[in-house]
Amino acid sequence: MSHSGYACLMAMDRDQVLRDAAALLSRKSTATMDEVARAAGIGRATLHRHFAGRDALVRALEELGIREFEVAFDNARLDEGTAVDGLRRLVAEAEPNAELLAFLVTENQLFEGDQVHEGWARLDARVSALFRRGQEEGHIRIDLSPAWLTEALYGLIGTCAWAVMDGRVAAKDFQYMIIELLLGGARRSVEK
Amino acid sequence: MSHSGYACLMAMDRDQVLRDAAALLSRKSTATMDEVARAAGIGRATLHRHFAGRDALVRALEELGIREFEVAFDNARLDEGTAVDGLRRLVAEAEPNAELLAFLVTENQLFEGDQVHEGWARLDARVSALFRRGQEEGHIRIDLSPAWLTEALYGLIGTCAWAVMDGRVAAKDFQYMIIELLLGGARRSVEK
DNA sequence: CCCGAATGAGACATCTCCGTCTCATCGAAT
DNA sequence: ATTCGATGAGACGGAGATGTCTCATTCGGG
Repeated sequence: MSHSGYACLMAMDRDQVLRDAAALLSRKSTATMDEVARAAGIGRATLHRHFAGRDALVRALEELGIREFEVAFDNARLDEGTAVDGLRRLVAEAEPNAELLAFLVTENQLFEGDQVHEGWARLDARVSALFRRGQEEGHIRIDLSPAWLTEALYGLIGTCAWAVMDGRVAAKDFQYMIIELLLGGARRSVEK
Repeated sequence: MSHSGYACLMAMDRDQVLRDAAALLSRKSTATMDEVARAAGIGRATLHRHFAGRDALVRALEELGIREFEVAFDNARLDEGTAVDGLRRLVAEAEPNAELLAFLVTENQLFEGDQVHEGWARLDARVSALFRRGQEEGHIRIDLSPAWLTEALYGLIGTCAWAVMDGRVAAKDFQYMIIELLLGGARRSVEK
């Protein structure tokens, strides 16, 4: 039977369509379904066969994003080593889905009547816990709240993803630019 | 004659409408013209009397944003003192228009056929020059490109504006959170 | 007190986009 | 070569947003 092989191929295509859609929608949120389809290299009809409508597409983007980032978090093994090491691994794992994250962060439709999406809240909690652990270990400043550091991490990942898309930052520097700025800051060490 | 006084009042109303529109559109870019009008506390007809259409509204947002930030840059006196001091003043001056900046950064319609808006490019150049000067003075790390630092500054301002809107960060901490993270980073100094 | 400008609310036609449909074509498995 | 499923292109009606209009009301100046 060719069922399983087919389903897998479809799933990969589906995810790739979603990634292309995220890359476009994160920069032009008013893009037409036709534009989304073109950006993904498929026809509008095929796009509609995969996702019932625009709402369903956004829902699917949310679900894929949350799923991918939960996997990324697991792969980053945030509990091993120091929080700083975990953060480095997290950024590395997040890189392939950075455009997806950029879309999710800017698209506030994750909120359904002032209520945050459950999976998103779970991710927030994990990142916050990571920063809090870093503070308790003495490696992270305590005058910057975990909530802010979490938002800043998301923001910097999205910003850097856009900068790479626009050619302002080299793709190979993605992790370095984010981690070095987030951890070390722009100021040059005085004692140097 | 009541002409001049009237024009001034209108201009203030107009700018306030634009600010409200930016705050809404930066979080819900698909918002209806009616929603924009409600968010600004005016009727849809009045909104249309000020701005011919949605495109005109976005154009006006661009122009206001660029104008406000050029004023902010002037007020920040970027040439006086060290680049770091100039950066501090810049963030302080930018705070009142942070939501506007958040809209402009995420809304990529500043690009008209792969060509960046002229005024925006000018602002970019000023920020980049500021960071470059900081590097030459020895106060800013040279392994982080001015282009990336510029984007990161915009990104952090927008992110922090959203965090304040969502109640994740206290409004009074706005400048501190941005400046401290951007300059010093999250890592706690080792020699402490 | 009166007058004029600006506003808000609503009606209306128009237009764009959406969702669904059909049909011809393509590719892969048999 | 044949068949079956998926795809792309295009047509179609419908829904929602847009842009324009009118009209009653309000507000401020004369």
